[in-house]
Amino acid sequence: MPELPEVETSRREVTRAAKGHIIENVFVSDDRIVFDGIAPRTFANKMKGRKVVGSDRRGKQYWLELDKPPFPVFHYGMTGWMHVYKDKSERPRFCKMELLLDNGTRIGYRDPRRLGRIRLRKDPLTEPPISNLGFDPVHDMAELALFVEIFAKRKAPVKAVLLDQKFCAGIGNWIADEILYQAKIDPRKPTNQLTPVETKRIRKKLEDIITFAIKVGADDSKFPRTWLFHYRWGKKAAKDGKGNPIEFIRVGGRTTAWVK
DNA sequence: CTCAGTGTTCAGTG
DNA sequence: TCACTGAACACTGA
Repeated sequence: MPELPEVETSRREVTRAAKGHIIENVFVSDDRIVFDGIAPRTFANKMKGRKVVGSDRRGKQYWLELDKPPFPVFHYGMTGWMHVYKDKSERPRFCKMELLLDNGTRIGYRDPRRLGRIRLRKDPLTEPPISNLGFDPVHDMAELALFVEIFAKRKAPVKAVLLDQKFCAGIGNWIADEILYQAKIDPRKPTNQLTPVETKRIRKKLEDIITFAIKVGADDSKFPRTWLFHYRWGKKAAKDGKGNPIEFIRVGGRTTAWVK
C-alpha cells in the first residue's frame, strides 16, 4: 500500500521501535534484486553494531539514521512493508531483511513481488535515487507558481505528471486519482491546457489529501466517506459516494478511476 | 489459466 | 537532452 502517507506511517512505526537501540544482528535473504548495488552480506555487516538515532523521508523513500554512515534507504515498491515483532517465529514470509535490536524487537522487511529496493547511502539526500526526486509535499511543498510553470511546459496527461516522481515525490495511483476526482479534472487533460484556477485546485487537493492521510496514520477506514478511495476498488458498476458512476480508463499507463 | 496490480525503469520514438 | 509511451520486471491472488 505504499504511497507517501503509508510510507510515512510505516517510517514512524519503525522509528518508534528502533530509535535509541543498537542493531545486534541482521538477517538477510540472498536476493540480489531487492538489495540494490550491495551484496546482502555486506549490507548486514554494515548494519551490525550500529545504533539507530533517527530517520527521515522524501517521497516514497525513507532511511534510518545511524550513529555512523552509511544509512539504509528503503523503497517499498508495490508490495513491500516493514513489520515489527518480538519473536523470530513471526518473521514474515518473503522476508528480505530483519534487524534484531538490543531489546529483542525485530524489524522485518517483507516484499513478495520484489519490486522494492534496499540501498546503502552515505548521504541519502544528495545521492540517487532521492536526489532525482521533485518536491516532497510535506517537506518542500511547491508554491503555485512552480506548478503553473511546470504544467505549462508539459503536455502529458495531468495524471501522468502527478505520478512523475521528478515533479512531485510521493504521489501514486490512488492519490493521483483522488486529487483529480476531488478537483473535478479529467485525468487525460494535458497539463498545458489547465487553467490557473484548475492548477490551484490540484495543488490544494494534493496538499489536503496527503496531510489528512498522514494525520490518520494512512488508516483508510478513517478517510472521509466523500473520498473516491472507498468506491474505486470494486471494478464492476462502481459508484462514488453520491451515486455517480465511476469510469475506469487507462492513463499514464495505469488504471484510472474517475467520475465525469 | 489468465490477468491485473497503491511502482519504477528502460527502450524506442519524436 | 528531454518528454512521452508502453513494455518489462516478479509474483500473488482473484
